[in-house]
This record gives sequence, structure tokens and C-alpha cells, in this order.
Amino acid sequence: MQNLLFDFLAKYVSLTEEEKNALVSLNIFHSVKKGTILLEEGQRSKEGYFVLKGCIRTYYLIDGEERTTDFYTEMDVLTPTCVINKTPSEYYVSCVEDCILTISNSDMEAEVNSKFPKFETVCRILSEELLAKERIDFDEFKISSPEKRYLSLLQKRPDLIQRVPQHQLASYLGIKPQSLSRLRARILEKK
Amino acid sequence: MQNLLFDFLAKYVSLTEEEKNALVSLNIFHSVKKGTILLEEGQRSKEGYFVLKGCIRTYYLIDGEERTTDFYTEMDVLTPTCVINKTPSEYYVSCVEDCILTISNSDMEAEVNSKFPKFETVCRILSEELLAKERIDFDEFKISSPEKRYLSLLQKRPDLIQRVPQHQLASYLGIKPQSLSRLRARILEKK
DNA sequence: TTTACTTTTTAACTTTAGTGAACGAGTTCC
DNA sequence: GGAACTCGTTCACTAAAGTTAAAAAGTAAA
Repeated sequence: MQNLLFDFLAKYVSLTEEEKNALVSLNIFHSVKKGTILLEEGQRSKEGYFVLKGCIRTYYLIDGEERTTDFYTEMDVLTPTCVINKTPSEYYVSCVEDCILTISNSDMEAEVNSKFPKFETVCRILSEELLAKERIDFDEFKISSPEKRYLSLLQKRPDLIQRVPQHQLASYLGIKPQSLSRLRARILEKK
Repeated sequence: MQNLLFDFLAKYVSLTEEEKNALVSLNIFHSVKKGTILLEEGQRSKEGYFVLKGCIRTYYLIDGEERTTDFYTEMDVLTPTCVINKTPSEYYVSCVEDCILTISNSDMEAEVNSKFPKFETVCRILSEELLAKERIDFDEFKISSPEKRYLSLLQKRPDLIQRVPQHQLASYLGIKPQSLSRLRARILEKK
């Protein structure tokens, strides 16, 4: 399982055995059960997540209703907004499935960054890439109708549609579950 | 004008005179006329922008129609996706108003980063913050109706509504100009 | 298996956005 | 001044999403 992390990092920088050992000794690998809530609204967490296996989601609780905004699956990184801004969290993070995650602490990361400048470079490049990806996703969301968004999701992340409940997918697409159901029926009709 | 940049950077790191001079000697300050296109679809640019004064916007050209996805005003940073991913650009960047910008080159930045490790830290923190901001904006967009988005824009960036044409604002809100017009009339009625 | 619960679908109705066309107010350019 | 444009608004009509409620399907627990 550790190798998944090292393979991922290898895309950005080559690590020595010493550096790998330093990472392993931090004891960041965790198994987490489906349904576990990793972060709650109002908490001041410093934890960041890297998904080795499984799926986690972020959601807001608005008028007692869950509004899912994102899913993170294998090889995805999630550093919650509250960790970066050092503010209480506005949303929840929970496990859609049983997961294997690395859970790291931002203090710990700062320490590693100063000890191994390589990691700072990895973090910078990764942040830039994630920002670029987020922008593209946002742009595409803005210029698409809900139906186009769903069809594009079918192309890009077909696994999500299988492994995630429809009502969570719906708010991810910016619509109500009923509308998603209708929209899917409409698409099937057309074929 | 240079001080605006240094004040901005001071939020992240304190610079020595030597470092400031190194930045100035790069000759990155530019005046640009309204309507100037800074980046075109298909180009492989390496330029990043920091807005000292004015407003620039990103837009896609779809079926001959402009779809505006973002505006960058005073103290905003724009590193186009194509610069980060080293791919041809999928969108345009142009000046909504006469602007004063810093225009930097990613090769140049890499050089500065290796010469002054401080800058790498600034870039990392800035990327992380921008990513956090982008996520929040995207989340808010997903969980809001066009009307709520407009009202929230009125709160958060009232200047934009004054300085930017309605049809550009409309696609920024994810709707057609006619819908924005109608939506505004609806809001006025309610009052 | 039965019960309880959650999720998804369907339906009827309301509200809002998309579409195409037209109009008037401003610009710019001969 | 008049022609050609752009921009914002309005209108009539169509299409799609929101809302409320209920039925159907699926899941988990007793």
C-alpha cells in the first residue's frame, strides 16, 4: 500500500530511501470504515487526506439537508479549506466506502518541508496542478447544462456513478435528486 | 506601483532590498490597453499575470460565442491553466479595462525560485490559498441558484457589476444574458 | 420473512432558464 | 445625418429544474 504513495510522489520527485523511511516513520497510513466522519462542520482540523483506496466526500449541511460538493477517490488529495485557512470548517468530510488513507497533519508537513526542501517543491507543484484542475472543472460546470454535466461525468468518472448514491451525485451536479432521475430517463429515451 | 506588489508579497514573506531589486530588474511591469488579448486559444503561453490595476477576464469561444468564466481585478493572480499543464490554451484572456499588470514567465519564475527559496514558499502558500478559495467559490456555485449567485456577487464583488458588461456577467453566473436581465427585474419587483 | 428504513422513481404543478425575435438606446464610422 | 453595430431589455413560447407528495424498489435488521 505504501508503494502507491511512493509511486504517486515519484511523478513529482525522486525520493531516497532515507526520505521514504522518514515518511513511513510518521505513521500516516490508516484504514477507515464506510460512514466514518473524518471532519465535522465547525471543527478546526489540521488533517489532510490522500486516498489510497476507497472514496470520501465533502458535503455541507444546509437546512438539515446534505449538499455534496465533491468526491475524492484513488490517488486524490484533499486538504480541506479549513486546514489551509486555519478557520472552522464549513463542511463535513465522510467515507462513502471503506477506505485506506494517509492522514497527515499540517504541522507535521511544515516540519517535513523544512527538513526536506524537496517536499516543498512537490507541494507547490501539486497545489498548482490541483488549482489548474479545479479551475477547468469549474469552467466546465459554468458553461454546461445539468444534462451535459451528467454526460461528461459518465465519460470522465464512470466509476463514480456506480459507487455513489444518486442523491449525492445530484447535488454534485448542482441539481435535486428528482431532476437527476428525470434527466436520466430523458437520456435513455433519446437513445 | 511596484509597492503594491511588494505590499502584497509582504503578506507572505519579508523581502530584503536585494530580493526586491532582483524582482524589479526582471522588468515585469506593463501597461496594457482595454481590449488587448493577452492569451489566445491554442497558444502555448508561459505567462502569468498579477493585476495591479484594472480587470482582465478569461473566456471560452464556443460556437462563435464568448463564455466568460472568470474576472481578475486588483491584487488577483492569474496563472493560466495552459502554463501549469504545458498544454495549448483552451481559453482566451483579455483586458476588460486599461490595466497595469506584472507579466512573468514560468521559466523566469523557476529560476527565481531556485535562487531565492523564499519565493518557492510564497508560491506554495499562494497556490494553496488560491485552491482553497477556488474550491469555496465552486462549492457555493454548486449549491446556489442563479438568483442566489447574483445576490451573493452583489455582496462580494459589487464593483464587478458596475465595471463589467452584463452579457459577460451572465455567463460568469452560468446563465444567458436574457435570463440575467429577467432575474434582475424579478429582484427589483420583490423589493 | 416481516418490518423498518433508505433510496430511487414517478407524477402533477410551479417556477425559472433557454430560445428566437424584436425594439430602443448608445456607439462608431462613413 | 444615416448605416451598421453592439448592448441591454422585453416578449412569447418551449424546455427543464424546483417542489410536494406518493409509490416502487432496494437494503438492513429483527
